[in-house]
Amino acid sequence: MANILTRKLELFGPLSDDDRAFLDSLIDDVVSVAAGEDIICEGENTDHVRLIVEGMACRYKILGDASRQIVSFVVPGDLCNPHVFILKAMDHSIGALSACHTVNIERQRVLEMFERPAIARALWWSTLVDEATLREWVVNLGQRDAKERLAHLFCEMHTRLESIGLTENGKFSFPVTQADMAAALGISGVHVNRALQSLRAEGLVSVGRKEVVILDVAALKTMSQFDPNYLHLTGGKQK
Amino acid sequence: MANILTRKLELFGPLSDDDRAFLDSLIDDVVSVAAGEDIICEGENTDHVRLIVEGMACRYKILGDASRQIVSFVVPGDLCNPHVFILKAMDHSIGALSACHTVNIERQRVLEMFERPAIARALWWSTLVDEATLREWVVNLGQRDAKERLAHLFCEMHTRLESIGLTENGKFSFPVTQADMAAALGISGVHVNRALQSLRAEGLVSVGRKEVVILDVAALKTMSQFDPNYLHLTGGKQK
DNA sequence: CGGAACTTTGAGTCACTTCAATCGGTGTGG
DNA sequence: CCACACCGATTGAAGTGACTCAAAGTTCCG
Repeated sequence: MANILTRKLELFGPLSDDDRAFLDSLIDDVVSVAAGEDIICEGENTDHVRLIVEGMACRYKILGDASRQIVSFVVPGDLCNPHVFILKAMDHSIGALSACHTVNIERQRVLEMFERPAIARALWWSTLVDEATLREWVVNLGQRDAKERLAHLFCEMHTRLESIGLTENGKFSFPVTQADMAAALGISGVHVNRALQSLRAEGLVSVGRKEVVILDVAALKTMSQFDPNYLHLTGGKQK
Repeated sequence: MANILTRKLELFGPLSDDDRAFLDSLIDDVVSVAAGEDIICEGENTDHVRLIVEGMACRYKILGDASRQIVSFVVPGDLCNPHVFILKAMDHSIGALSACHTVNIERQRVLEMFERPAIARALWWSTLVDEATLREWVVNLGQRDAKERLAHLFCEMHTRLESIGLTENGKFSFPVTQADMAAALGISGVHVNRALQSLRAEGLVSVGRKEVVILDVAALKTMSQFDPNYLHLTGGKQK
């Protein structure tokens, strides 16, 4: 099986053996990050790009006082800061939700990635999908109530993880506390708890400590008006 | 004065005279769009990139029933669909809020843009700023109350428009109805009205039919915790 | 001048919030 | 191996920001 970065980039389109070998060569020294640690902090400016190989992280911003908004979840195959050579500083932080394995890709190697047209296009695609996902999050926060937001989030995570082979019969790892979900969905922790109970009572999901099982995918998609188009997965190699 | 596209791209970094002349050459046949018309529809797949030269538009998504979420505002100098050669179809629509002047840039010319390193980098920057702006919108919808959301939106629009020379003493054109603001901020139209009155009563803004005047920039930024870092404007030529 | 679109106002309701306490699981040190 | 400590999940109750419905007032435009 190809490495996780290759798997992700091939969602956009097939890569040559040479490109695949090149991507394999990028993943050599793995750095572990403990759950709860920050992988990159707002304001930071590093000289390398960080790839998540295993585990889950989140991008978040802290407001003056204490409130925190998670703006996206980062899963294996995602680059934390592909823009590092364009922008001067991170405008948000990235924190590990579970123990994560990461890889640092040095500046020179990143430039080599962009010199390979198929890889460069896949990276463009990846950035555009991230942007489209943020648009969908704005819709989620702006138009849906608490239960629908949760349902939509579960649908999104399931679809994303499924595309890279990290689900099994509707089940996927989701090491996210209710407080984290609250920070992602813009609602209070207490309310997340109640919305979750309601989804469980309807037999739609089973949410355990660090994993989620979607019991009725179709119903969950319907109730949250989930339309996977924004993930733009149809262009490349599908499962 | 340079054309609007050049002015925007030079926010990232200076361009050569040759690049500037090239960008000038792109703006030849202007297409007008009336207020209320769609410039691009969800699902569409065009063969050219559309640039806004004058007027204001918005990106939005419609949910099943009738609810609508505006996910960003498009101002002069912005490209509607820079990703047209990567993604198969638009995942959102773009509607004109006022009468707009637009320019179509043919596929070949777009490819030429990307062959010019300084322009290509500026386009990359522009995409990344759009993404960062979406993150900030998620924060806005997730963490701030109605009044703060409005204040933050005004600060953002002022800063963006100021960077391309479209403000004057805190005043800028904003042809957006209260119903539109509601669709952008995820609150009801009635509530926008009341929040607006509150901001006016505090002497922070003066909101007219099609324009906004910020009376106390500092106070508005403070109350909405507006931090312009996410717009990444400090890298290039500032006013 | 008339109508359409937008803004403003009032009143009643509800989704979600905050505060606060309890329960449960998990890891750690004695 | 047990007991404590901690973190996260759950529950209850009271408060409120924002919603809906509905009507009236205003501005714009043909």
